[in-house]
Amino acid sequence: MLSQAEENYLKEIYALGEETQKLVSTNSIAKKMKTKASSATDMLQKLANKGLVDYTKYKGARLSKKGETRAMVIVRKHRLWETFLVDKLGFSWDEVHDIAEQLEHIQSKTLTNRLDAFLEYPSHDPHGHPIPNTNGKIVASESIILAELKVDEEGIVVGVKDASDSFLKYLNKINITIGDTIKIVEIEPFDNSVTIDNNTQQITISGNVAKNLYIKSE
Amino acid sequence: MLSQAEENYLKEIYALGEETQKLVSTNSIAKKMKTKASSATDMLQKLANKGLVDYTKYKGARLSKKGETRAMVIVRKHRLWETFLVDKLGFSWDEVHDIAEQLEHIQSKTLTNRLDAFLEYPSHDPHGHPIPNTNGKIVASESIILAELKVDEEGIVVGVKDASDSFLKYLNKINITIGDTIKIVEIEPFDNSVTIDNNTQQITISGNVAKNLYIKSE
DNA sequence: AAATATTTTTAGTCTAATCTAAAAAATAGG
DNA sequence: CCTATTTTTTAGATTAGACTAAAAATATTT
Ligand SMILES: [Mn+2]
Ligand SMILES: [Mn+2]
Ligand SMILES: [Mn+2]
Ligand SMILES: [Mn+2]
Repeated sequence: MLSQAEENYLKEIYALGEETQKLVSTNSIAKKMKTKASSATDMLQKLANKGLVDYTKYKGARLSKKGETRAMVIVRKHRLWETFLVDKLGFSWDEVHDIAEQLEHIQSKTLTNRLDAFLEYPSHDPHGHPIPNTNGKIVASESIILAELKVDEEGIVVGVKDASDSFLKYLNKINITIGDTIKIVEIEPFDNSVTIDNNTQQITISGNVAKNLYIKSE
Repeated sequence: MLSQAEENYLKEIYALGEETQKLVSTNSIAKKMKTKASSATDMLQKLANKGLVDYTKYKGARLSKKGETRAMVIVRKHRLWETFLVDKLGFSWDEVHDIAEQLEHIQSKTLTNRLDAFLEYPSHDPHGHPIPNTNGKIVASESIILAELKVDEEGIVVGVKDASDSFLKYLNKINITIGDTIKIVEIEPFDNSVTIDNNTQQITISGNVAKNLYIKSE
């Protein structure tokens, strides 16, 4: 059995690996975990000893097959619980992360699968992130980021890349949410800001925001 | 914030205190927690330092007002989650304890209260144990134990005192569950075993079993 | 390619929670 | 009421996970 600390590391190493596709650095892990680099090194050595990460001193780490399997279980639980909190208990998408951060460590396969059934096998969590199935498989989604759309193109918001509190609260403020249909009105080449129209309003968002919205083009 | 270990100790000290009404011994705590007496002593000292228990060396401990408040929150969460697992996810009453043992440590007042609302403010958990309200208050129930009934008296099973796996599984086997109406057919003075009739069957249970069933007499 | 800066690892310390072994206090039985 | 037994506490060790400071490796600049 893995400790909560080990599980949290595995999950973040997974997330960082997905983002960059290459070896994950000690520093990036430390930053994500809000610990010091020396602590991250300690943990990498431990996880390497347990065969959960492939790790070369000074070079970086990636999840082993075994580690990825474990990570996917945690991601699955995290996203199922987030879905539960929003769909059944009426939380909003910017309130659920910290609670799911705890709930993801509950150990009971049966519980996870019954929760899945209770939620009617959701494919995505409240942030539009795919929920791995019992076997840890994720159904590949064909979404792109909003920043890739051209003027006059249209698409539906299907998720956020950054699910941080501040970003979600910002989206709440400017009234953009999953399911919105968005049309590109103008792209400012100077700073890559994008003016969009979501039927009820026309607003301009920064290039950074445009890079953190997943869109399904029609 | 309390650690999971501290929370578990508080909860068990509460439970032992309820049973016996007097000071709780180091040994009894150690036994409940499945640790050694020396570990229990360490924890008692720590909890005493934090003002959560009143503890006198070699004499025993009881929860302070502050400690009881904390304990009640944990008991409330434990019982709400058990109710969730049975009512919403279809677990049976003998499967939920270990999972609730983990879920009771999730920190979020909002979550607890929304769960309570989602379950429609249950007054008792699947074992018939009262669920403390937001203020940690328990509504006193006027149930008695089956062993106190006399021949020909009748009552409804409203809960179990012992909620251990083995006892619950035994009750499943002999087909007794909460809500059953039971009539005392005979009491054997030699060993206090009791023959009961629950409408569908007539069976004899040991005195020990009779002491672990809560009954509401009509 | 040397010097400087950054990243990563190691060495050593700390705290929480556990354990074993031994000492101290309380209790029970003759 | 004294001795034997049981209970409880203390002392000292261990493990996980964090930290700081210093050393070692790697990367970046002149
Ligand atoms: Mn977590
Ligand atoms: Mn999410
Ligand atoms: Mn617990
Ligand atoms: Mn219960």
